[in-house]
Amino acid sequence: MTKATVTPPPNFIRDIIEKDRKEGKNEGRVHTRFPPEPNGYLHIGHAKSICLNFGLAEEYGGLCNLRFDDTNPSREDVEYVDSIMEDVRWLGFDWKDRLFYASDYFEQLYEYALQLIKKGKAYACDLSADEVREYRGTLTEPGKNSPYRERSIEENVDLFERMRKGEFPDGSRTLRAKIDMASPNLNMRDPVMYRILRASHHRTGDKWCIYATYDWAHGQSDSIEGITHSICTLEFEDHRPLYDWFIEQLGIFHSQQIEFARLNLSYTIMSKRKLLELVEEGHVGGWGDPRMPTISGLRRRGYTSESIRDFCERIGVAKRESTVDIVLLEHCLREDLNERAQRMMVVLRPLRLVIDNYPEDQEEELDAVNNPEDPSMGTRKIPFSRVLYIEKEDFREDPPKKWFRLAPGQEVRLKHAYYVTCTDVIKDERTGEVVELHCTYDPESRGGWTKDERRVRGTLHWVSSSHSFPVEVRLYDYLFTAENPGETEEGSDFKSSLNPNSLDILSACQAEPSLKEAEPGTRYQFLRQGYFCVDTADSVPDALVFNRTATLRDTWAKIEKALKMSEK
RNA sequence: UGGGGUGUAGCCAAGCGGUAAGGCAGCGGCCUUUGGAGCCGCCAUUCGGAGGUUCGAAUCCUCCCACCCCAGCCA
Repeated sequence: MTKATVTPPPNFIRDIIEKDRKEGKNEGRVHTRFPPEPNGYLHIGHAKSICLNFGLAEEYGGLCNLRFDDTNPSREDVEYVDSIMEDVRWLGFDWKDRLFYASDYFEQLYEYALQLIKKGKAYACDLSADEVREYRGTLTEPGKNSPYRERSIEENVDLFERMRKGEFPDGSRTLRAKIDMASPNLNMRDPVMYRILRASHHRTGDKWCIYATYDWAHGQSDSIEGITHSICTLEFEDHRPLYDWFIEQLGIFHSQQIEFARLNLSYTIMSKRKLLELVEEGHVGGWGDPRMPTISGLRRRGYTSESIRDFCERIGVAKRESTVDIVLLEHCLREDLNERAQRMMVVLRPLRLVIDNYPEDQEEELDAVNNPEDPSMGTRKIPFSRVLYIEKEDFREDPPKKWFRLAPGQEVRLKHAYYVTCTDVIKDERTGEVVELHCTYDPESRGGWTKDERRVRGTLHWVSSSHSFPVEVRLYDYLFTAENPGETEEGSDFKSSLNPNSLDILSACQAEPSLKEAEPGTRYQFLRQGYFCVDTADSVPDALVFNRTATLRDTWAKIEKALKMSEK
């Protein structure tokens, strides 16, 4: 059950940490943090970061903080704070008593800012947002100094204090670091440290009307918490000189910023902004829709936290931008659930099958193994009778080559039960659709074996029509049809590749009786179909709803495809 | 045309001067009361390209090419 703990694969961050420890940097401490902004739900890309930060801390006997980077109240909400904590916990990580908020440091940050002003390293600037942009210059041309750059320290202190007191309207002034308007790195061209913004903060309410920017808040927060290795994504690489500059000017504990490539997954998007758009425009049922790449979506879909952590381990950590094939995620899920999920029989698209030589009033109970991978999961009883349902797609009137399933005259095994041979096909007179099959069974084949050991290639799942009960099953497909939905042609947006068939609801499925007691969240393998879980939102005891987490690998589909190809 | 990064198989990814790990996908085969699972085998004469250094280069040097990020008072 428990996988052998293998040494995690090497990566460049581990190399850095090991070098630091060897050199005795930070007394050998490893202290990381996961710093989400509470402006959306966590997705699988965050899971990579969470596993990295908490994983590294654990591996080196260190600590990992959970810190909310809540410096922009206009986009943040406690709903997100709560969901983020729930998701990190669900993934199996524990920040213990180290829950922090950048907003915890607002006062300290303000004091730090005063220090910079007094050192002549920051100034109040009256330029408007548009003017700041103009003065910044371009990628190839240097910027020019703000006319307010040379204000006296006294004036800057006074103005900054009055900014805090709310004497100036929103956007009318900023506090800027005085660095170098000609720097080739735009982040060093007097970056804004504070903006005036009258927005109620989810934690500090209306106490503040000036808010620190990311650049000003992040590194200092890391320093305050004694973070040794501040791991973030690649787009912050050119912020690092600024990160270092602030810390060095202040002369405070120096955290080290390290950047890695964020996760991209095929057939989905990871941008919080775009995910929000899907939610707000109703393309999905919410952040936790089972088709979403969010942690809550994956959870509701039936993913296990173990499989997600395994996935994060397997994809590695590097600086190369990459898009991981989503089939690897599915593989991790299947590998986990194959060992743990109880098998059940559910017919998704029922076709009536009557066993003509089985007595009408007879029924019996057959033994079924709950999980062939794990005998300790025991067995259960399954009722059998004259009238059954099998899967529509398990019958072909004109079977192709290599067809092992049911066809006129062909014998198959009903899993755990008997061999049956198809003797007659009943069709709807008007549509020609096959509506009922007649078979005969071999009473000697009880349990699925005969003494003559004759070969029966096909094994079908089934339910007894008088014992089974109806359930709803939701089949999910990728949310997008494009492999890289984020990379769109000029003029079209990512929603143009939304998959219209990402959700298929089957409301007339028939389930074996043992499923009646299924609790929300429980995962099963429906034999020959895939992994399913009881929906946690919509399922009720008398009307069960199952989500398909993933299909089983379908070798027959490949064979049939190859057959069709060779015919052409 | 400024600065910062990155190029190893279809997709990830090790490799750190001694002759290309591993996983996923794919392809064969075995096995199978799930066309599932499992097992066995195959899958880079070559590391973005060209030169150079070296007995020896994916690893070091030079030049070139491609792609990504940066001009929010977002993070």
